[in-house]
Amino acid sequence: MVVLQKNHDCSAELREVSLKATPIRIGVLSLLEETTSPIDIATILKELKKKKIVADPATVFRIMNSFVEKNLVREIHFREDKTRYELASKDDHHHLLCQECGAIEDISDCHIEGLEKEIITKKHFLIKSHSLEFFGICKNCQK
Amino acid sequence: MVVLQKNHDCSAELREVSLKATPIRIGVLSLLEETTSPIDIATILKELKKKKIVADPATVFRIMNSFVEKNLVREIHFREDKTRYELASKDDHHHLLCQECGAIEDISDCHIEGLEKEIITKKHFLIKSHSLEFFGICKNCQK
DNA sequence: TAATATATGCAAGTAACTTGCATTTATGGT
DNA sequence: ACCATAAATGCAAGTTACTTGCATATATTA
Repeated sequence: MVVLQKNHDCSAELREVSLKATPIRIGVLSLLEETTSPIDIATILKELKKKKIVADPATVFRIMNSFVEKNLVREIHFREDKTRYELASKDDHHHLLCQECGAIEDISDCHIEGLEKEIITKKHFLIKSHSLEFFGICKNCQK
Repeated sequence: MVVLQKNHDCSAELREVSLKATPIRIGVLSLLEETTSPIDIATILKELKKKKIVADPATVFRIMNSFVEKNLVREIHFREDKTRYELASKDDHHHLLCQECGAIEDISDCHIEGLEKEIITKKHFLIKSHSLEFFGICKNCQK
């Protein structure tokens, strides 16, 4: 009898980019799939522990670096001293960061294609990626 | 005879925000006025030394924090582990960061007002500030 | 010019991240 | 199913950016 494995997709996804499908990597990748807002390494370690996956911080740092290199995830830098990560497969979208409660909301369809074209033609700069983040006060915290 | 002091403006600017006009602060502020692209603390320290101003890193960190608090400068976070600073008096503008040579070019007139309005009405998020950075290859490095 | 609030330097501390090396493990070939 | 091997992991030590506490020094104000 064949048992459908949880995270089967993750393993396949990992092998596709020639990374070994280890428990920690599968755990990180499926965690990112479950998570809506970009998370940092400390949070990743905590969430893994909840799933009974214990990992060394250094290992997760290395994993995240390899994921970035393989374009599985992208780095997000808010005005913090730590890096956050989210799945690169998510559409081009950006974030609203509440400076009061720390909530992170997504926004999509940022219409900066016009600006990008302008940059390409005027500055002859080849754009590989961009980051657009908004800082302010969320709906809840305005009350 | 009255000798016109260099950096007289900087001193005034500092007192306006009730910060004492010390040599290091004046040095940092006038350095930022001379500099076109956002700079980090290590660079600030080097440049100050050229001007015969020796300062402790901790002091400059504290100075930068107070400048940010007083809205004299703003923080810029590229995909680095360090913070850069630029004068807040500079117009709303953004940066093109070359991933090859590290050159930083400014762009102005980013037309994201439309997007901002959309965020305010749809998400009821009160925008205080935003950051928009482009990463890619500059004109020179494309050759 | 003296009083005082504030700035600075120094040293120690913290947090995020990296690196070297010995051990373990996933995987491809048999 | 097993073995060989390249790659992944854990641990410890190191690095870098940044912070903090405290004693000393200095800019401002009266």
